Amino acid sequence: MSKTNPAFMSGVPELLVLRLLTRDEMYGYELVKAIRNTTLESITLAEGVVYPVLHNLEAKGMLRSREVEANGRSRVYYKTTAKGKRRLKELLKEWDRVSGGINAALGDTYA
Amino acid sequence: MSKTNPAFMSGVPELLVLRLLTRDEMYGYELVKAIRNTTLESITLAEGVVYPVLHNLEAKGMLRSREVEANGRSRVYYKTTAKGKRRLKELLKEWDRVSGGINAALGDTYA
DNA sequence: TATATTACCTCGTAGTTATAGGTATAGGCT
DNA sequence: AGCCTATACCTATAACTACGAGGTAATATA
Repeated sequence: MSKTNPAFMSGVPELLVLRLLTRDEMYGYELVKAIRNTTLESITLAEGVVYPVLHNLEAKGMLRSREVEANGRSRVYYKTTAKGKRRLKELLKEWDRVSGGINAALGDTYA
Repeated sequence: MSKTNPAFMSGVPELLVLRLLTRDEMYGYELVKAIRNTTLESITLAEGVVYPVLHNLEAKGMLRSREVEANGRSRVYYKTTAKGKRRLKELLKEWDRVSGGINAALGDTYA
């Protein structure tokens, strides 16, 4: 119902950003589209969500950035650091635990 | 990291409560244990989480309650209403969409 | 000339989960 | 009697964070 606190989205931006930036170095605008693509259009994170996450993760040492000039525009490329990869591993474990638990509860028709 | 807003938990209390109370009528204390059990100990929601959700959902007409005396203690049994079932259906759809999207993004190793 | 796309960004809000606390009865153990 | 555990209900506060709306500026397209 609410737009600001949608169901099942907590932790998702952080997870997806870390995951995709572990695979490839990308800049924010590119990342926004990559999220839409890799989630098969199921999840769209607007720029207003992605950029703050990028800044926050970089501040925490999870991401490293470098500026690159392209077409007269400047792009900021990000990549996951070793620390970020550890955090990703942690989040993946959490995701398995929570989604596993939910699916178990949804699955058993008998109590 | 954070204790108050842990990853992947948004919407989960509401989903599990509606799901379990659609299956069986239950009282709060019982529900807390049922959540732990049906999620295979993967998810534990404390009473401080469950009771407010029950009150909130009842206020919204998603649950109906009745008080029952048992062993000198009073129990408040809850059950999902028709409106609650519609909300549950909605949440299940959301869960499929979001978890499907995440798993797709995690799954493909190549972009 | 106007619009769409690329590319970056910030601010404010909303809403909900979690923790920590609180009350009270019943039953078991020493 | 005294203590602890389990049962059973409850509230208030804080912290977090995803979202929407907005803003800048360059390039490409119509």
